[in-house]
Amino acid sequence: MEYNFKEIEKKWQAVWDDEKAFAATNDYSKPKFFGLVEFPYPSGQGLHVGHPRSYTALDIISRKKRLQGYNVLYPMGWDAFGLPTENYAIKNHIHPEIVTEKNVANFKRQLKALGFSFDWDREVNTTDPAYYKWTQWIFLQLFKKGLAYKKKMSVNWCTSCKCVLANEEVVNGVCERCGSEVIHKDKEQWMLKITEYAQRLIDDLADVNYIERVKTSQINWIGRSVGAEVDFATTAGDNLRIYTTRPDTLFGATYMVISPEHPLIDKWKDLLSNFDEVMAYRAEAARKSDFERTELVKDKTGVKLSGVTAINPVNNTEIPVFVSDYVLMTYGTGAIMAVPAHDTRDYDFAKAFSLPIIEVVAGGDIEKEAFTDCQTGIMVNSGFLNGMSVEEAKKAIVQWLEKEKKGYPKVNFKLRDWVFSRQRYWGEPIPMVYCEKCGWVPLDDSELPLKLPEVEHYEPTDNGESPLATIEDWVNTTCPHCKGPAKRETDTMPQWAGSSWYFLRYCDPDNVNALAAKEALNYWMPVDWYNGGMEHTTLHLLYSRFWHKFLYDIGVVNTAEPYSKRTSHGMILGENGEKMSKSRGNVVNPDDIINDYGADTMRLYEMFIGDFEKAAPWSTSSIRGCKRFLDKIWNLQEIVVDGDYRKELESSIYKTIKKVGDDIEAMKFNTAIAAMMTLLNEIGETKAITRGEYRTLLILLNPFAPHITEEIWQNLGFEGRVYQQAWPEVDESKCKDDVIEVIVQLNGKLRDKLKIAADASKDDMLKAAYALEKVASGIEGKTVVKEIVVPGRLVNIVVK
RNA sequence: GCCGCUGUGGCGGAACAGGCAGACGCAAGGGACUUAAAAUCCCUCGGUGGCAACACCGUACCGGUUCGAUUCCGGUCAGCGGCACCA
Repeated sequence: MEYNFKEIEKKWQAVWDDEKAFAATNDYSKPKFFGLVEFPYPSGQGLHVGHPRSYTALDIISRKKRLQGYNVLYPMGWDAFGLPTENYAIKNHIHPEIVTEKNVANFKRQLKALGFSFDWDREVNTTDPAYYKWTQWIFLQLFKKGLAYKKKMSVNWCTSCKCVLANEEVVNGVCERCGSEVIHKDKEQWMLKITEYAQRLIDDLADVNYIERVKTSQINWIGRSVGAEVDFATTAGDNLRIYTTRPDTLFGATYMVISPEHPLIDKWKDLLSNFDEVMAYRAEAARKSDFERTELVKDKTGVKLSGVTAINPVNNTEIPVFVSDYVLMTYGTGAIMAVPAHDTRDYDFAKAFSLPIIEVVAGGDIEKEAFTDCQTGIMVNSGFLNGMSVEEAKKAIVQWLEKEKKGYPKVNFKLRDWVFSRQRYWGEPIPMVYCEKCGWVPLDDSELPLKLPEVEHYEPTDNGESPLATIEDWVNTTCPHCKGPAKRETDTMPQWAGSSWYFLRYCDPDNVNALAAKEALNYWMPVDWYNGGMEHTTLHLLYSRFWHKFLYDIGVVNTAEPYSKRTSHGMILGENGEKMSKSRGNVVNPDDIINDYGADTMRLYEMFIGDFEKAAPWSTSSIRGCKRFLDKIWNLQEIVVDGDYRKELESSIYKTIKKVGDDIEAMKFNTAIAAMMTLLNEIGETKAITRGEYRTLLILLNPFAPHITEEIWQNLGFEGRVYQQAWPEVDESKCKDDVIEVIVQLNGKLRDKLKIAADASKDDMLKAAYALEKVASGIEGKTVVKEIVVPGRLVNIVVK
């Protein structure tokens, strides 16, 4: 009998579809398991070998949970709005909807060919109006709660995509997607107040089981800092408010710096004798792209304001005010007090402009460089703070500031509000209408979904308007409020919108009255285990946590966090150890692997390739090892005999059951497979396998290689299907061997081993050790100083 | 600059509440079967020395704790990833 994987895999995929083998049931009395993988963007290139790494891992976990009696929801869908599809549509004059349909069909074919146990009855698609109706609905709720607002602001503008980007989408000053230059542009944009949730997004990480690096990345990204805002009086009469994390160093503030965009500059126009120079500097700063601005980090530039000076509140010293682009308008108050003695940037600036440098924390050498490592130390040159520790000084100065009404404690975040508008066609229309009389008015819920209009051209316009802006009979509408003439919002939502809540839709995908029924959400949420890429840590993962918290606040969902566990897989690299890419020519196509080796081998190899959390290079020759393993499993059919576990194999089998089960939970798939290989080798040595042993082996292997195990199961005439069986129980008492091997050391070095009863006493072990010839010769003529005996493990004799 | 992670055979990788370093697999070499090849099966496979039993060295580098360190601690070097003028 030949292992014909092509035939077998096709056969069982059809059987599973037919039997709806992996459909989650709505029996809410059973224990549930919600396993989730990031739904893919259905690109024209099809599946990448990286996708199945994550999908196989959670498929294994989901299949095991089913065998353990859980009601499992393991769904799949399509995050199908987005630029590549739109660009392809523009280039080839095909409607993006048709492109999407084609790509989805291809992806689905590939996923089915890998035998994943997705519940295809719950498939979702973000571009389906029945789905994006609820994306729009959530937006309207955000608007109604004041968390969506329109604001004219400087935004990141990709010169090639002709589209606004969120801060998160700008990488090293260029567009994350196309690599083109990103410049600043003033535009009216819809914004979402994610900043309102900043503190909770940090705090609630304590309640979820995410891998540590995801937590730290999110915490760093949100960037909480504790300090104070302080008002400096100015000769212009206005207070200049600054933010600092080091109010204790106030006596060391020898000048101030405000951002080029700071509004006080315009207010002070008539007071500034060098206003023109300041404006020229502002224009220069605006012209610079983010890339240039960060490239020029070393050289500090700036202009001193002539005509206005500030007064340091602690000592009434008059200090100059500068404009410099090293101070950002978007953080704090857009103004700082400069303490050059204890800040590298201020130090550089002070040196460049020959400004005084006053040490206020003792310990450094400010002649040479800024002393920044000053969280501890003693205050000097600081009036009433002198002699205090930094910690005491922080408290004392804030108390003083509050008493004098010149400042107060303040917490700041690096996190910015989320720029939510895109000037593109292929996204969810924002369901808002602008009325001259009523302002921005939300559509009524009954008008959802607001569908994308059919258009001839999807090209973005050069003036930065969305393609939708040119469709007059769509744009012109009536105001839902006053029924007067009004215009629709023509921007669409970013790709992150649809993916911010998709897991909720899986709970009840066909609901027309709500994004999902309350009972379904209460039962299935939170997601028990979510696996995905590290690249989504500060984008999708943070955005979806924010939306979920909002939905929690308005009573839609009953958990404050969407995911109780988050893990992450390493990338699969090309055979040469570099990232797979078309330009490097090292891309592996899953279709080829399935064709040459079969889906079971492909799945097994992707799990065996290495530590799941780490990147690993692809190796075509190593796949053969996994294929050989399955061949051997198959060939066991020729030596099968009646019977249950044989005595000599019993403990190995129980140990393997335990190891495979534990390793799956710990995502140590590589060692789980190794354990099964070891057991197979052991069985192989006996030239026979009993039906009882085979049965267990097939169940253990089934989550990894579902097709071949079902086929053998059927061939052997076992009842039902493997997927309907129960995961084998571990009999702990039978995992133990009666006789164990103990290592014997002299001075910590291995000298010999001995076989002894597992429950031998320390004395027995020691006696047995001394009886060894190598021990006897090793201690001859020496004194025994110490004897260390670890029961069940080792004997170590220390001699001098 | 800051934060995080990683350094183990020819390769992917095991092992670490401190206790046999190199499980499992790949590649390589030798042998069996075969007219031959593929497939399969058996053996060898970190280094040095030795005919051998065996000995010594070996988990990036230097040091420490310990009877014993790949594992813990301190320092150095290298690589990867993220953030980056955030006051």
